[in-house]
Amino acid sequence: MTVHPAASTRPAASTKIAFALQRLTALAPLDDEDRALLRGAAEASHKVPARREILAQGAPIRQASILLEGWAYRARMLPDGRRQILHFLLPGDLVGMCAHRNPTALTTITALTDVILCPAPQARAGQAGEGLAEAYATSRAREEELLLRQITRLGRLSAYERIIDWILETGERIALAGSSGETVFPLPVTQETIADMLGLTSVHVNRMLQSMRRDGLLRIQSGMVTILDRDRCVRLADYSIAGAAARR
Amino acid sequence: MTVHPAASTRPAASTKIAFALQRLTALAPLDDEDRALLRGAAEASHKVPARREILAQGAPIRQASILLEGWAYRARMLPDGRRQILHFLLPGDLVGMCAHRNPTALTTITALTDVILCPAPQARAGQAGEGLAEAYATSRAREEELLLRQITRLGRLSAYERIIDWILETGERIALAGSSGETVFPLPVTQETIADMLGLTSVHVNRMLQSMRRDGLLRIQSGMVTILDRDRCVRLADYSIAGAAARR
DNA sequence: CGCGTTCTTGACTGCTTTCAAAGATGGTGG
DNA sequence: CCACCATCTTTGAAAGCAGTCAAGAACGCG
Repeated sequence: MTVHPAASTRPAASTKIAFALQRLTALAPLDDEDRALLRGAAEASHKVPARREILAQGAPIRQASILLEGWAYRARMLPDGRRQILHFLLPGDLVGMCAHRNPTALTTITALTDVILCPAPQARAGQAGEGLAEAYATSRAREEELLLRQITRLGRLSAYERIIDWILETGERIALAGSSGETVFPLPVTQETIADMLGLTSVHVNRMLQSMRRDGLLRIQSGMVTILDRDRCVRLADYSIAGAAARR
Repeated sequence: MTVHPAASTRPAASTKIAFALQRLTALAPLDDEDRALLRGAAEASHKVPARREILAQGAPIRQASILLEGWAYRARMLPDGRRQILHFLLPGDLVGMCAHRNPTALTTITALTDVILCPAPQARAGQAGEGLAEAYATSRAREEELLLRQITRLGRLSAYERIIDWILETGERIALAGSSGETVFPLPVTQETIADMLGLTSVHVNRMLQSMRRDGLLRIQSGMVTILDRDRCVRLADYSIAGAAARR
């Protein structure tokens, strides 16, 4: 199962970076040098099959990577088996980008679908790849924003609100990479995965999704989300976790 | 109300950095130069009274600061009044440390007690203050770890577990700055603040705290925590959110 | 000593989980 | 092309954890 079958039918390695490139370009302007660096790195890309760990908690981080294709998730396990997904990684996201020495992975990252990774080109301000360096920095800030939003979601939203808020957020993130629109997009996750992301049980996720379909808000079937009434969704959930300050 | 009355009775500005210095030293070795930079910065320290905003969401970040004394919290508000505290800031923590351009505060930071801040000395690898630079980087990593742990706490722990886990975490953080032990330490927060941190209501926090006292686990009275049975607390909650991987 | 905030308590509601089992779905091999 | 299997989704009933509302007690501050 490939998430982006359209891409996998194209032969050249260079096409594989399209989504990641668009995503990174959205974070910071990239010049030809930046793009060349990326294309070079993409030559060394490798594949990780679904369900396999990309990075194990506690393992030393050798080389930061860029996710070119597919979905992954970052999660923490409790000893009794409970699992909490911290956030999802989409094409263009960075894996194991870490500023300080002795970098050790704080959490496990696992491939959700088949995934293609490439090494993240070295880039520092003032040197080659300046645009990339800025994109990396912005990417980290976005990731922090995701974490903050996730905390607010889990701490203060109801199950219904959590799901809607998360779906909207995910749609926006996917649209940013250009692989699909934000009204209809792929969501290669089971209801149990959604539950582990949103601090719920799969049974309850199932019931909420049914309500949403009944309420004409959105529909999830065979790995595809269709947002039916975006305005109402935003009103219900975007409940402004992020938007509140921006709007006033 | 001052959190650390012992320190406030001492006259010299230099003594005020004691806790922050110990905290930063725990993160990375600091040489004389690093210490001198800090002492210099501490001369320019300023005070923020309890309840006042230190940094407003959306505001540009001009100058990163170090929290020298007192407690603060980082929070996000929903338009309907719900509030989620993301994490607390203790002496030695950094405020507004941000790597990318056009830095804008993602969240509001508010003084919980009277607080003393000083500008964070500029420091980069390879220049003066190399130790500080590393301490900053480690500090950011610790902050990320706090956020990840908070997500797991909110998503997968029961109210009872959340409180214990958070108390243990906070005790460890305070002990790191050396201002008190991790069995008995100040906790200058109301039960409502705890509720906003842990995604609960103040009523329920109250009931859980009573259970814990009855169960002989810990006691909170007049702003002081006393952990009565650390082992059992760890077993119940540390439930290894962080510790799981470390222990095996 | 008086007042506002914080803490406690009780009764009741309801969201979410739990447990269990019956459908659906999709991929695989015969 | 169909039977079969594993996984995922759906459903129901019952229990429980946490929230809500409201009011009284305690605390701390001026």
